[in-house]
Amino acid sequence: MNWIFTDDRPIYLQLVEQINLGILSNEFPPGSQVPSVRDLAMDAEVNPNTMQKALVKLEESGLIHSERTSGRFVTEDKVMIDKLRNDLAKEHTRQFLDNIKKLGLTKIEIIAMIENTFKEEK
Amino acid sequence: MNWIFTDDRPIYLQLVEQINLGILSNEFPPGSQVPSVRDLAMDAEVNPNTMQKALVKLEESGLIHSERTSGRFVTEDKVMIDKLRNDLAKEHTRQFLDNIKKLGLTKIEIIAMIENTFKEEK
DNA sequence: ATTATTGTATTAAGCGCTTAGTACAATAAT
DNA sequence: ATTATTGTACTAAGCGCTTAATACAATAAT
Repeated sequence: MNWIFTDDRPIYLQLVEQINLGILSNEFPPGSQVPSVRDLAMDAEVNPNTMQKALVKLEESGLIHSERTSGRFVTEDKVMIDKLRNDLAKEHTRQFLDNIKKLGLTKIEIIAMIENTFKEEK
Repeated sequence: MNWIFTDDRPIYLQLVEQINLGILSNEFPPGSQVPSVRDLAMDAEVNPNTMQKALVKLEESGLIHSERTSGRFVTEDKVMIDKLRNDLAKEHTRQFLDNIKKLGLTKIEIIAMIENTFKEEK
């Protein structure tokens, strides 16, 4: 996994987001076992306590669950995963439009800017 | 000004962003005087020290400057403001596309989602 | 001249996040 | 049976953010 952190927000929240994204993008497939707290912590170069906190937090969503001593697993409920993926996409879209409309851009300008950005990133 | 804060990031950084946005959206017009540190702090319901920290930070961009005892003022350089507005719009667009592409959405799906969100927000 | 207002600086306390270190219980692996 | 691995729990220290409470210097307003 490609961990990226900024220092303006708690690490554990960024961990939650990135693992969440990892599941929704099928990097952690439905039903698969997630690496152990210690392994994930090593991989992310983060204290095990911080990773533990993130994983517990992530369980609130129901995307993962822990089996007391055999490990942690991604849910097999693909419908749920699809729903959460769609929810997140909508949320990002809403946020984006809110932000950019405050800058005074019109719908046409927004679409144009997206087209341009697509070209640049190719 | 309509201040909104979340508790997952330093207040002073959120202040910087929102005042920055206030200038780029002409809520604080070029050349105009910004309210005093104390008034802004009261308005935002924040400690004066926190607001002071945000304003000093914001001066790095050159959008505002302080006149030792008469107050703080927005730059009159409209070209600069336009440039920063465009930069910010681009940055938001890039971030948005990065995030949403990780969820596996295609360009067509992204455009469709934007169209839908536009409809919903009307 | 006096007063009010401006930006600025300083110190102290409280709190949450992060890391470090250690420990325990339950199960899997041997 | 023994060992390794799993999630979990706890305490302590360091650090940054926030608030509180003052204080000072320079200028505007009176």
